[in-house]
Amino acid sequence: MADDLMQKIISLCKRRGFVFQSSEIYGGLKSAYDYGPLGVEMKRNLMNAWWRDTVHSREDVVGLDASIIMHPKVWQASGHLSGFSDPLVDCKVCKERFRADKAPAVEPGQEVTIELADKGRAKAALTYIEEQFGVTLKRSGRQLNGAKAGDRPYVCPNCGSPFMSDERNFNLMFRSFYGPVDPMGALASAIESGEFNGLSGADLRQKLDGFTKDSTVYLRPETAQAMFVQYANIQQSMSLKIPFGIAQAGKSFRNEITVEHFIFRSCEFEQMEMEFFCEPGTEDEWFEYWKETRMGWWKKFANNPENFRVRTHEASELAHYAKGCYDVEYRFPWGWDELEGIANRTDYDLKKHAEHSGSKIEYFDPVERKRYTPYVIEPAAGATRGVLTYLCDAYHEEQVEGPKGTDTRVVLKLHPQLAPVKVAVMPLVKKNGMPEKARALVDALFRRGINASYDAQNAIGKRYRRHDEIGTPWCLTIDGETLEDGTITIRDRDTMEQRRIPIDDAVTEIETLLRSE
RNA sequence: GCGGGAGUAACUCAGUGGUAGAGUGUCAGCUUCCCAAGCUGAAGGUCGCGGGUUCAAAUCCCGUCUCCCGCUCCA
Repeated sequence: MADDLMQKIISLCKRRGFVFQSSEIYGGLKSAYDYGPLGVEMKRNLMNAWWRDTVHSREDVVGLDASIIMHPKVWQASGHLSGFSDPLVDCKVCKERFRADKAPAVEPGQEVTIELADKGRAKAALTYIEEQFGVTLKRSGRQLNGAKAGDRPYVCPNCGSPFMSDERNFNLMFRSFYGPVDPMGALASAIESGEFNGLSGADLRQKLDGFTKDSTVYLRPETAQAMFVQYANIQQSMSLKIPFGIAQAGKSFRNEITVEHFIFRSCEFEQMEMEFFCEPGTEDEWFEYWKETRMGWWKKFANNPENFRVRTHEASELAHYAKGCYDVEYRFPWGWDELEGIANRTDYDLKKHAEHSGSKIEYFDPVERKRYTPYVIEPAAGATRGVLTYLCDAYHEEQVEGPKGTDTRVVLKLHPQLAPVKVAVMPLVKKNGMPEKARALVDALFRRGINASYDAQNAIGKRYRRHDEIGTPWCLTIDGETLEDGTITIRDRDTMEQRRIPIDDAVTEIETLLRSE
């Protein structure tokens, strides 16, 4: 059933215009998705709600919309260039891929034992090693003895084998070249003129880097850094007093080793981040405050708040910049997984940028007459993950009795603030001036900024079901009585109940409902 | 990256070497006064992509891309 749920959501997303695979007619691009007409509405609704609640409804947070491409030194200072670039190695015996710096250490030449999962694999490995490396080992059960460690000071963490591929650097940041001159031109000339003759290994690598390093730029792997880099400009231009926050929402890019779960982990994704600057010594209370605030925010739109929880990070899982971290997790169909991280980043980032840029990044408290580097609490949420979360939370099936027997009704119980279409207006039948009245009502709703939809296709029952499936909270129907007494019906998505209201009150009624939810 | 599964109409899927199908959906018209309605008609398919075998390939073989599940990895 749980596996089923993702299939159903993915299918509904495509069928109804929420999410399509990117470049589908060309075979699709891995991990890239497009938000269709309903998906873009839902994602914007979510991000607008975040902006409204994080920036517009408080005095102590301001916004920023920074460039996605920043000075490359930003990523050097933040630690992303080194920290996001790990030497990975593949074991040729058991196919394990691992980080060289985390593998078990051995002395060169030391005798090692290789242990496979079972006897069959051990036999196959024995033959493979003999054929590929010309080394004959002794097998005993699922163990192979007699292998010696090579030049590298580690073995495979899975099977203990010293037979592995070269170390390969995996840079998790997207790299590009700034400027219209393609560095490949100069590189090609250099190769033709023999500049690379005789070079190999690290020397070759360094020489190659020399041709691209002046124009190399990166797509940001997180939106956070711009808020540290622009901290001083923002604090001064807005005369902000600590504590205060800077918020930003937008795209980030990471070459994830593994992408998975539809839009959950993709290389291009959207974040909603806020950096809250506070006085050292007060960070713990703000850490708790933002944990509570953010958790409450997620639950506000949820049908099943019990599927949201906070998990405290163990010291061993903390990122290099963090002193503490809470994850807001949601129970996805595949299990609990991260939706937002609330981190205590200390003064790490500001100090690093001060150090690398040479500019002073501090705060002067005019009352206390003291100067310090602020501490930072960072609630960093996944906007695209939020979309998936609320799709999962809202998806609901129920059995209903109809004229042709039992039928399954699919309802997206989206919070009205998140629903792509707020209200559908429909003539019960296409005659007696009903379509005209319905269209006039849609116009009246449009004029108040409410995303309404006119629908006269098929029978009334199908229209209701269609709007249930895309999460439209209310349907307004013009019928015979409307022509006599000026009332229409308003139908509730979740209960399917209907009541009559005057058509002249319809717009105000919807506005009231949208505000009260 | 490894292992497993899958890719045929917008969706769900049938089709094991011989003329590409069903249900749902979509569109048009008629009908219909409230919950998958009825009737009539219509549109829609490079069978993921590329190559091979064959008189003949959705079907067999090879490669490749994409998605899903598990592991691994990752903030």
